[in-house]
Amino acid sequence: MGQLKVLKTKEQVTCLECSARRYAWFKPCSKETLALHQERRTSQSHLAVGEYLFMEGEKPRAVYTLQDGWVICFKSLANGQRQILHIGLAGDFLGYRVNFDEPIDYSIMAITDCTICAFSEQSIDRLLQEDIQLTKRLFEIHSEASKVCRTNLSYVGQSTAKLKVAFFLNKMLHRLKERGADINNPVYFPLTREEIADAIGITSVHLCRISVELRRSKIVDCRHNRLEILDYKKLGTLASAVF
Amino acid sequence: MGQLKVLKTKEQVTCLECSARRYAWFKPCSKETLALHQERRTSQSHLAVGEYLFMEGEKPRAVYTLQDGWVICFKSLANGQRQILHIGLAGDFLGYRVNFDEPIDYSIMAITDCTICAFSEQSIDRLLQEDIQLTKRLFEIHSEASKVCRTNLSYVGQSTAKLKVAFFLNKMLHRLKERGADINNPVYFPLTREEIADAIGITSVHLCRISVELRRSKIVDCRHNRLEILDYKKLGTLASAVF
DNA sequence: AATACTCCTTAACAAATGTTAAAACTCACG
DNA sequence: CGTGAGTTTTAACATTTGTTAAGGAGTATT
Repeated sequence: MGQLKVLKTKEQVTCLECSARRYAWFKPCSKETLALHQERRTSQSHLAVGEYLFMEGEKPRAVYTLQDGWVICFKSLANGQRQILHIGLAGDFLGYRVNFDEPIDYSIMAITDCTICAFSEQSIDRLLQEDIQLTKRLFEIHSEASKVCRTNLSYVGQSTAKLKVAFFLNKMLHRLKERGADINNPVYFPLTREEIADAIGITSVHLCRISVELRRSKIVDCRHNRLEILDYKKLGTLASAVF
Repeated sequence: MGQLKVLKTKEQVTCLECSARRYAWFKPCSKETLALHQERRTSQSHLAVGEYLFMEGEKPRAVYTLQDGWVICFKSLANGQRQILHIGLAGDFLGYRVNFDEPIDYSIMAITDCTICAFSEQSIDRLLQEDIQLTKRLFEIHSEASKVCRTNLSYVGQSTAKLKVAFFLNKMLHRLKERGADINNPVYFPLTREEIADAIGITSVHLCRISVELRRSKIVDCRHNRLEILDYKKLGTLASAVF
């Protein structure tokens, strides 16, 4: 777990034909912008499980689109704990910040094999100058991410372990559904107990207790890289006890 | 607690002469921008303790600068809890979002009497068109706020009550220091146990235990609207056990 | 099918945090 | 300077969550 970043170039796919386009951040972009975007693309590469896209404190001079795979964005604390801030799914825009001279405040690691497109600092700057709509779109993405972070802070700070799990899984399910997953059947779900626990601020052992409870009460079954809803309504009720 | 918003107009002060300018978000703005900013200002008003600037779910058609006083920004949960997201101090930029058509996802309430400047949606839009630097500045502010939110999520999710308190108070002290407070003496600190507890995700009774402990071990003394550091170094050590 | 590896589960116990209620304290106001 | 409202503290107890360690189940590899 946790090698240095290794980006190997892969066969190229156009942005227009990108498998992630229909749910990606650049979905609303015009064909013209898309063409520009593609022209500016620095590389399209591969990241294996456990490899880092970048680490907290680095100054990656690029931003990324996750074309395929799962990543975790997380902060490491001085006490050895980590807080997972975001589960990156296909189509997510990763690593953007206003000031590239400042070190980034979180790390990104692949938890499955990933295909990632990179855009250099310069190419993004030019892109933004050429398309004012894109600036707005970027601001929107940033704004949406802030909102999600506020929501996460709220439920992590103010609810019980059981509600945290329900809310987290429910949110993940909706994100997967948006990406075309069939929620009525078991879906691929490569998060371990450890990772879910670190995302919601409990220990993996305690998460395990709750997972078993949720399974036994026939609400969700989540283990071994798969997630299955057993009672969509009950899960929703639990999740909406938070918001 | 918690009346409807009441904005009463007050004697006007120019942005250039604003008491909050030296630590406000618009500090780095040029005189020209400042003049524009001031020209666009919709109103300068007063908010009494317990009054709301806006409530979650509303669509306030303005953004605000807190000239003087303290506010809390918070989300209310379905289970009756609230998560305080941010303690607003003089100079803070409040309520900004990209899309004014969407309801806002948190509330702002005054916890002391406040003086607040409002800028209408239209005036902000025009301002941004007229000064591209301001757009960048706004993006920076937004970006900084996201970063703070990530930090908050991390320590709320991953540390013990004692470390949370130390980290929170330490952070507040630094913010007050930036605003000219003399940290070597007791400073005005109008947060109640309830409010601090809701900011760091513990109960007020438990917070009380820890406050007493921190006072007895001569680290900080925080109660009755005042905050006094007893041992700056020890507080720093505790706080840096988090990051 | 045996092996090794990782991940998940269980259990017993410890520690941290929440709950409730009452008492003590502080401060503003009359 | 006494009163009362709001805030802080204390205490006893309940509950949730963390810790440690061991065993079980799943998965990939031989």
